[in-house]
Amino acid sequence: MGASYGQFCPVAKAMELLDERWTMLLIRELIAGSRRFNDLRRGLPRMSPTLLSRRLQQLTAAGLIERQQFGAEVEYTLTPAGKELEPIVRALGVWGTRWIPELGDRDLDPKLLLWDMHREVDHEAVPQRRTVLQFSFPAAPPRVRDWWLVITPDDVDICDFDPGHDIDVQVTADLRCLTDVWRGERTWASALRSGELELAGPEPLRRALPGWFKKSAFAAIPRP
Amino acid sequence: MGASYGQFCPVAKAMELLDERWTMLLIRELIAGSRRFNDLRRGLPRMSPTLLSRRLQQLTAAGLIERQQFGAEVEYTLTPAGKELEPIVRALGVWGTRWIPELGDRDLDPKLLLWDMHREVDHEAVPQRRTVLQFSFPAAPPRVRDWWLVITPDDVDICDFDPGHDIDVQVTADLRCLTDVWRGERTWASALRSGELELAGPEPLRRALPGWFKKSAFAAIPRP
DNA sequence: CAGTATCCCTTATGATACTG
DNA sequence: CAGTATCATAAGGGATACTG
Repeated sequence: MGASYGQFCPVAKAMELLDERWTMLLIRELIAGSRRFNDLRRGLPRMSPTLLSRRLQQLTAAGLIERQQFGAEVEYTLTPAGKELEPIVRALGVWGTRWIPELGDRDLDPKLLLWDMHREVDHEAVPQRRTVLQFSFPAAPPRVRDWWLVITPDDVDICDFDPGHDIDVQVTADLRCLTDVWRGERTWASALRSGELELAGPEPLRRALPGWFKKSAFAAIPRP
Repeated sequence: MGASYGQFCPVAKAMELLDERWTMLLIRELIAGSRRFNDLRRGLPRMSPTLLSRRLQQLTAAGLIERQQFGAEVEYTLTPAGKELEPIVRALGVWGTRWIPELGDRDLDPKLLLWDMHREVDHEAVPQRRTVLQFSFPAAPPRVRDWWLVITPDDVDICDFDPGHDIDVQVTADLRCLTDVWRGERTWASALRSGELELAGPEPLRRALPGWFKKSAFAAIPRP
């Protein structure tokens, strides 16, 4: 828990709990559906495990998070109090989309982008078999240049190594461009037209690919 | 501006700006209508002037606040971007009211309570002449024990010294009790019944006094 | 009134390595 | 997988005094 403000105002009492670094993003991850320690880490890659652990304990003590242990497995979920933060986190996302559209180079992260995208695969839209996508960011450092999504009817795996399957569509993109598409700042179509994003593979699959991901909720937000 | 999260997520971008200590409370004060440096200080008494100054500069640079100078007077107001935080601050207040109802002794502050109350005087309801209220918190330290509100048809002054006028109603209260009434945790009636709050003065004025303040928006919030 | 200038200092955080 | 342990650093913030 952060330092007290010494105020009876409910906004102050709320912020004592919520305005510490990483806290809202941790709640965002739980809202997005991550429940396991290491999944949370994947969504918060720059947060140290020590700090993640501490935040989880703080928020558990504060009654926003519940920790459940099933044998060796541990799951964190939001309590009713925590769930009531969802509209606030969403509103913060809308506000950020509207008023902080510019991203610095440091904000771009292939690992995080793929992690985000893999959560939003639309299993209704994807072919009812194994589909393998390769993503390449030619300008990125070698370590994070190539990624694979292996989509099966009820799962999605991310790999940073070639899983060895045949590739259905290869996506070659500028990282900023694909991130902007993902955030709804621009469309797949405009990215393709500009040449900053290229798809390789059978034409029907190339056409279908943008539909394999659920529409980002942020795409529909009117910009000021 | 706080440290970067290195994430393209709009929630992260928003929180880089908003999750620093005091920032949301400063925005709350601006929403509440304070525009002058020293008025902001009154609403944020534990914030050092240096830090307040820095936050104002940060938020001005970020485009949430506009600074206007009129001769020697300086006014801070919210820009459209800042105003769009109002529903979020409000939602945080609702959330805090619902899930963090308990106040520590450190959260109670007569100065802040009076400052808050003076902003919510309902000039429609108050007698159309000068009305003087005295507030006494017998258990409080001498320095903050006695307060006066001097209400005129279009102004309210707070004094921590006897302004010398005749007193219309004297309010003697336990600080926590009056704070709870103010936050909507309990009613004036129950506070009076319990004896933790007493009114002295002509009966019609004593009956009318609770109506002289606008209903706290938090009173209507359903508790979980 | 509307801020600056200092100075101290703790403590929050980052980085890394390690464990059951 | 789910965390702890350790350490060093930066810097964010508190307190107080002062200024145009």
